[in-house]
Amino acid sequence: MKPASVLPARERILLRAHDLFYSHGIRATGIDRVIAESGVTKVTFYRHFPSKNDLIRAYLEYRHERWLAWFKGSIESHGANVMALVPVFAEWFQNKEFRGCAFINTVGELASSLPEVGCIARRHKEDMTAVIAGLLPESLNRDELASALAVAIDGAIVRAQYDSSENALRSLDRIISSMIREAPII
Amino acid sequence: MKPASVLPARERILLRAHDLFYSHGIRATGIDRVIAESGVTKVTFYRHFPSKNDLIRAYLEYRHERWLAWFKGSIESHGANVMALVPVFAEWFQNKEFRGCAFINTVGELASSLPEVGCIARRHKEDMTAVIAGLLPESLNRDELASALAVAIDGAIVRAQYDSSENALRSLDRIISSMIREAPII
DNA sequence: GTCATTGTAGACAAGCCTGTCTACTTCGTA
DNA sequence: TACGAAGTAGACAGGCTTGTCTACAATGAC
Repeated sequence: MKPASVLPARERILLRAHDLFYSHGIRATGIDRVIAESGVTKVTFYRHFPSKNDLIRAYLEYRHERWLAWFKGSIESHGANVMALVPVFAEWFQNKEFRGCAFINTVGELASSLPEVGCIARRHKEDMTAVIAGLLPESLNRDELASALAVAIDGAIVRAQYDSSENALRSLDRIISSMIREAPII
Repeated sequence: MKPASVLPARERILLRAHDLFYSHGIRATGIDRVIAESGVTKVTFYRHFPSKNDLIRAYLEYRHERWLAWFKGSIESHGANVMALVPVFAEWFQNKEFRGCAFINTVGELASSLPEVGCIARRHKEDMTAVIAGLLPESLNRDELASALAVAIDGAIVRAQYDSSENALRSLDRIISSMIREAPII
């Protein structure tokens, strides 16, 4: 019997795990469900991912690459300027699959039982911050400014999760405007 | 047999559930563990909280009151000025029990299976935002400024969860400084 | 042509999860 | 003094969890 789907087993598992983990949470998603919905058997699954923690790590790595690629692309398509950040995040927040930042959610859910997710989240945000720094003029405090913008963005992401995306974006816009208007003075 | 502890059963359960839910996460904490560690039996537990969801709701309500009382007190003790916010959150982040915002964490963990936590989180942040607004001079845009500060604070809270509290506080300080310096001009 | 890799189906173990149940005790108050 | 509220111990049900196991088939590289 051939597999009906086009993709090899590992990718089918990872894609399905991504959607389930991101939309329902990691602990809420049983391995059995990932296995059933990716059209694979237990042996095949456990040959690729010896434990659920291995799948979680692969999920976060995959998510990181996918999200960052989208982020860079969206920034380009909005003008590659620091003020592009607001429409970029508007695009994300309005996506019907939006459920916050996968890394922030995973830290909240698992940090106490799988401490390495803290490091993984930090690296993810470092890469996001580097992209933001690339939008700013070179100056003594460019990196610090990019870090502060990244913190504001984290705030807007979680705000959009439990409040309206409009409120989140309005606040983000105010913060970014304040900071870049003032930046050259310091 | 008398209960050895001083507190009535319901409060013992709630206190223990609070500590376990906040530090390990809600799904990671089984009812059996809450029952065992609060020194109560199953019947007693289920008489007070007919289901785990009832306990979760009570936990969030208790957390809200406790956190807000601490927040107001800490602001008073740091001068009741908008610049007091940085030392107030420094105090929290450096507490060894700190594990982020209980409401943000719960939204990330449960929003898809218990949607009402979104509303609960929003109300919590509304109350926090009202306290912040009380630190600002009355003006046309006071509420909007308070909302933006609340978003920045949310960002700093999650940042302190997976990065150093110093980085989180430095960014928060920069954002607050930018915004209040510019505020009177607008 | 041989052999490792990757795939198939599905039974099974052992433990943890929430929630129910019987049967008995202690206490405060009307 | 009678009664309801709140407490005790612990067995039990049924379902979901992760992970292992047997036994067999197709594929591709050397």
